[in-house]
Amino acid sequence: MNRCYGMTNQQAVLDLLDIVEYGGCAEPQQFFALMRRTFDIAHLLYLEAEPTAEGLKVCRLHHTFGAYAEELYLSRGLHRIDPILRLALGGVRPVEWAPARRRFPECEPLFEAAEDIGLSTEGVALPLPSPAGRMALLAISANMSPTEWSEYRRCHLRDFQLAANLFHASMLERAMADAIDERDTRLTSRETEVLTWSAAGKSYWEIATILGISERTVRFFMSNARRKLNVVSNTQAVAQAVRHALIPTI
Amino acid sequence: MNRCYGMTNQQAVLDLLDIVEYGGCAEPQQFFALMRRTFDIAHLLYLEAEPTAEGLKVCRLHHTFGAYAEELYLSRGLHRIDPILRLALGGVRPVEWAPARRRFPECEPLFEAAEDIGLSTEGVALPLPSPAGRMALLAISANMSPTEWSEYRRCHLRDFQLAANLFHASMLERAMADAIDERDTRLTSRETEVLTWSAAGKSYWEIATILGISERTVRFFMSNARRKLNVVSNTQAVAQAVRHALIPTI
DNA sequence: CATGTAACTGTCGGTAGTGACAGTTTAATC
DNA sequence: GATTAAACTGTCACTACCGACAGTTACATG
Repeated sequence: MNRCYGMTNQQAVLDLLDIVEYGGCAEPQQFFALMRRTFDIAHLLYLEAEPTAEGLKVCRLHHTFGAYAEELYLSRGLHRIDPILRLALGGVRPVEWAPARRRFPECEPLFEAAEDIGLSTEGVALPLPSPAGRMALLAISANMSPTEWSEYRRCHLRDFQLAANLFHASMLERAMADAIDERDTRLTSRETEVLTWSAAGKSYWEIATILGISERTVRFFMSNARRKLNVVSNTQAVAQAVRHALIPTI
Repeated sequence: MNRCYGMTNQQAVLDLLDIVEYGGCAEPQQFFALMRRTFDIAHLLYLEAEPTAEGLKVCRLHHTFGAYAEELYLSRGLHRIDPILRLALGGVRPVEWAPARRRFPECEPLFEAAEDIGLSTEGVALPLPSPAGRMALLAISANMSPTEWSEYRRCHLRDFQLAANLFHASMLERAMADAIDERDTRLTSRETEVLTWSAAGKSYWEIATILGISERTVRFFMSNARRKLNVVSNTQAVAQAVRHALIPTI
């Protein structure tokens, strides 16, 4: 007896994973199309977000829903309160839609609104943490009964997880390549150094001594870093730098 | 033709994933034993590390190598220079051992030393980024020929990746539970608040206005936070807080 | 040779952060 | 009712930070 409901052909799955791993699917829409062709899923959504003092800032968003659904969702600020987003972006474990919905009965109107714009009730959100402290997720939804979904998910969660990780890696690599073009906002080696030492609690005078330069020069680099990061204090600059992994992580 | 060399029984794999997902394998050695029983792999290593001003600090280390191998590896400071660690802890893509070795011919003595202490030449390191900016990896090695490994890996990378993610989630959840016990070093809600606003570039006066308290009180909370985090400046405190995810990520 | 970028420096005046002094109030727990 | 933890406040003196002033030097690239 095959315990996996409607299990997708294994060879097709391995081929998909090969394609994604070797960068053959760097375009989000191309990746989404391949996923929908290979698996029995309805919609995908990739979201990259960044924490700010004001709340969650959406950095990157790709999905297979219509432009109308996106407009509705974002314009109502639903991304600021959606409990599935909060769970997925704050953890590392896959988040199931249906149990999450039951856990947050106070958000029922939100879930009903989501159904109106075409989101199904069965699905899973895979957290994709980046080294930078930035977070992303890939949400996968299917038009299945709870029983069907449960079996399907059991068979293919591993495929979803690996595909999500590899696609996320492609996205990050592209973002890194894009960042190289932004000459003005890229930190120089000295700017990175002074930020690193400042994050280690050193004062201007100490950093100057460590680097063997004048205190004024340390202030100069720090001030350039502040300007490039568009922040107002060293503290904010360091917070930004740590979050964006602009200062060495290893 | 089955293109997967020595493919492991699918049912056993799904059972393993179920066990790991539902927390039945929170003990590292238990998880490692189950992985070795299910897959045709030789050794596993789980490493959680934290970036510091001085370099990479190993926070958590579990593996199936002997105590002698660990002592040799750590005492020589190999974890500070191992290119596989650097690649895995700095990225999100699985790192293959053999290609990494070819990419870093200057590290050949290191790889030879690793072979001496029982590490095989075929394997993969799966990066496991945490929301905190802390990083972890699960390394899996097998005693196979390059061809065998290539086929085996193709079939089971998805299983390794999902198992690694779920095990990592268990580790993080346990670490979080442990942290709750450390009463003295836990930040209070006000301390967290002032750190958050400071990370957003606000001055004492601004934070006082935002929170509706006196400037002196903001200084009081900030000073308590500095003492608890064992740092000397607000900047260092914020860097620490961002790295340890002590201030809200969402 | 011109252009641009990064690294580097000095001084001044104002604002922000930091440590040490010495407290009060509120709420929960034993 | 005593104890503890957290939230809260005032003042003083010192140090650190930050913006704006106005530069020099070294090196690569067109």
